[in-house]
Amino acid sequence: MAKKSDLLPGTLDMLILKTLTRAPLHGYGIALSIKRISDEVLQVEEGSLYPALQRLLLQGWVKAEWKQTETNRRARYYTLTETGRKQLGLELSEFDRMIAAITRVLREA
Amino acid sequence: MAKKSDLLPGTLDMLILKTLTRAPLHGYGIALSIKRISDEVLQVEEGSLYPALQRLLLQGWVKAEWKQTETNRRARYYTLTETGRKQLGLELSEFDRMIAAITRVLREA
DNA sequence: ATCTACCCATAGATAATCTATCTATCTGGC
DNA sequence: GCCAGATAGATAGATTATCTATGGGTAGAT
Repeated sequence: MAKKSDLLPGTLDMLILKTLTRAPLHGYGIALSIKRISDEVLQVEEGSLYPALQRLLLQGWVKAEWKQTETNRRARYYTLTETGRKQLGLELSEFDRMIAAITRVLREA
Repeated sequence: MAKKSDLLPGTLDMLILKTLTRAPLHGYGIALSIKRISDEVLQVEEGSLYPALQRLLLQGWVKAEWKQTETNRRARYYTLTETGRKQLGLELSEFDRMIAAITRVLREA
């Protein structure tokens, strides 16, 4: 059974970093944002999201801060760091390179 | 360490199936073809290639036949089956869908 | 003879994602 | 008052895919 994943593997960290360029967000908000902007195509499961955020924290690409949300809940807000921004740039250009290469193979009749 | 893979995970099977739409090829030839057409960007390691070919055989998406190469070696030639062709169609449209969705997220300033 | 390119394949490590599960609070409908 | 559903966080375990490393072997050129 062709098991379709909700994401293209290897792209989640990039998507999260990109999402955080607009504004700091908590995890749940990041998932909602990606889902909404992708027209519901990209579904970030919690079991993918939170481990990914831990990775990004460990790498120092984001930092986290506990705050109150507008709806008065406690939540952990993630902010892109300067090295995170650099990393995003690297990942974006590598992604472009890959997609261009894959497209060449797929177009070659 | 941002460990860059030689492939975008989740795309190898599709690349192999696509490569076989042109003509039956042996494993080594598939790897060379993908590498060449992608301008050396996509490097299919043997440890990725042969397990992938086993998967495709198991699924019935390709079939294999031992033959002699033009250079007089024995090699296993893989041919795309009819269900393999259908599968490729599915994977291509799913890939397009994913890329379009990711692009929306990455473009959203 | 030995080196390089050609060819197949598996084992084990690594990484990323998913499913499933758990905790907890807030809001709205009944 | 109570319950469902949305909001919010996190981890364990299974699954899958890739890479690294290794093994086997042949053909042709030097």
